[in-house]
Formats: sequence, structure tokens, C-alpha cells
Amino acid sequence: MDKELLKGSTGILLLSLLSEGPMYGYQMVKELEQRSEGIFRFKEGTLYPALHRLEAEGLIEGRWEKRENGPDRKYYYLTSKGGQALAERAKEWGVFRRAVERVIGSGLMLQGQQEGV
Amino acid sequence: MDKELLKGSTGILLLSLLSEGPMYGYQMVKELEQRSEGIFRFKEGTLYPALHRLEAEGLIEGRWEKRENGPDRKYYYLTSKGGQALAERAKEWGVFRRAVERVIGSGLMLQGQQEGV
DNA sequence: CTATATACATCGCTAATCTAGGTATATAAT
DNA sequence: ATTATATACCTAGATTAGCGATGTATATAG
Repeated sequence: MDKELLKGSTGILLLSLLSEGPMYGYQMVKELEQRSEGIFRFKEGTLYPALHRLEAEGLIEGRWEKRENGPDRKYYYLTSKGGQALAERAKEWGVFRRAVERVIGSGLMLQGQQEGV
Repeated sequence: MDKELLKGSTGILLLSLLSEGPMYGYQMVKELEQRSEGIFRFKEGTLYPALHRLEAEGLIEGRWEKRENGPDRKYYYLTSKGGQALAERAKEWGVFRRAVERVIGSGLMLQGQQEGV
């Protein structure tokens, strides 16, 4: 996966997962990898700072869960503000996606007819 | 337009335009704005460095055109290497787009049923 | 002569990602 | 016992992309 395309979409991906219910970080990485069929492989250096940013913005909230049989987990919950932000970002994503495809759509039809320099 | 989503997609947008024929920078800004119905408004501090990067990678090539009635223009041409890169990126875009929508798609159906914290 | 549009460019700032490293618990293998 | 692997969190430093600001220059409109 081209890492560049990922930039700017981590927020909506994480918020989307949490809109279905609370999850902890490590679980989110696995979920994203599974759902995207291996396309998204979040690094820890990307994930945790991203979660902290979202929490600082008040879009999610983290709560530690103590465990006996393994390392403690920090479960994140979507706040109501986060739910609103998700709705906005989902709308923006649609706008962005359509804009990209209007631009690259026409160009792609020329594939094979194009002469390089 | 959310500037974050733009990151990583400037390359494919510029290459797409040039796949239809040579263009100069200023023209590309206007073209993108028009085609995206105002969504993409490339700043000069974004565009010119991006073009220089693509040229440094050998994906495009710039040639100055002298003019009598106005400032000179630097026309960019897609190289054959650039054509290949565009094909790859277009494929990647499709993969990426589908992956994002598999993730956010399910969450969006829950809109309105979700309780904030 | 001033403002606007065209047309190129760079500098410094900010923000997001990655690499690499760290801590800690539990289990499986040697 | 010790080593490896998986789980589970974290951060520091480097890199990179986009943006605001600014600069240069030409042509036209008021």
C-alpha cells in the first residue's frame, strides 16, 4: 500500500471502527488489516499518536481495562462529538473521492494511446 | 477541502492531467479547480514543489516556452516512465478507495443508532 | 500609476508518518 | 532456565508534504 494515500484518512478509519463499539489500539490494527484485506497495516508509530490526537480533540475517549491474563488494554470510545466528526468526514471523503475520479477518470481512458517523451 | 486528504494524491492528479497532453503549471491549477468543481485549489507552494519532485523522479519533463505577449511558460510533458507510474498509481487508488469504503461503509450504516459517551 | 491577472519560484512552519527503540505480560519452544 | 513470539502500550527523531508568505516579472484595465 502506498503510504502517501493513507495520510489524512487515518482519522476517518479509526472513527469508523469506533462507531461500531469500543476497541483497543492493537485490536484496531488487526481489524483494519482484516477488513481491508491486508491493504492497511498501521504502524504503532502511526496508530498511537493518531489515537492521542483524536482524544485531545475530544472525538474519542480512552479507558484502561485491567487484565489478569495479559497486558492491560486501553479501550477507546467514540464521543458524541466524535460521531459528528465522523459524519462530516464521511461526507468529505465522498466529495474528495468524486473529485479525484473526475480528474483521473478521463485520463485513464487514454491509457495505451499515450506517447511518452 | 480537507487538506489532509490531499496528501499523497497530488502526484496522480498531476500525472493524470499530463496524460492528456502537455500543460504548464498555472494552467494545471485552473484545470484541477474546474474539473473538481472547486474542490481542488492547489496553492503555488504545493504545486511547484510537486512538479519539481515529479521531474526529479523522471516522471515528467519541463520545457520553457518563450512568449512575446506575457510571461514565459514552462510546459510539462509526461515521460514514458511517468505513464507507467500513472498506471500503477491509478491501480493503487482503486485498491485504496475500495479498502477505505469497506471500512467506513459498515460504520456509516450505523449512523443515528450510535450513542456518544 | 495602481490594481489585477498571469506565471514562475523559494523559505520557513506545521503536521503526519515511519523507523527504531523502549517497557511489560503471557505462552511456547529449546 | 532461556529464548522466541505474541500481545499491548508508548515515545523520540527523521523525513516529507502542504501551506502561508513573499519575491520576481510581464501584460492589461482603470
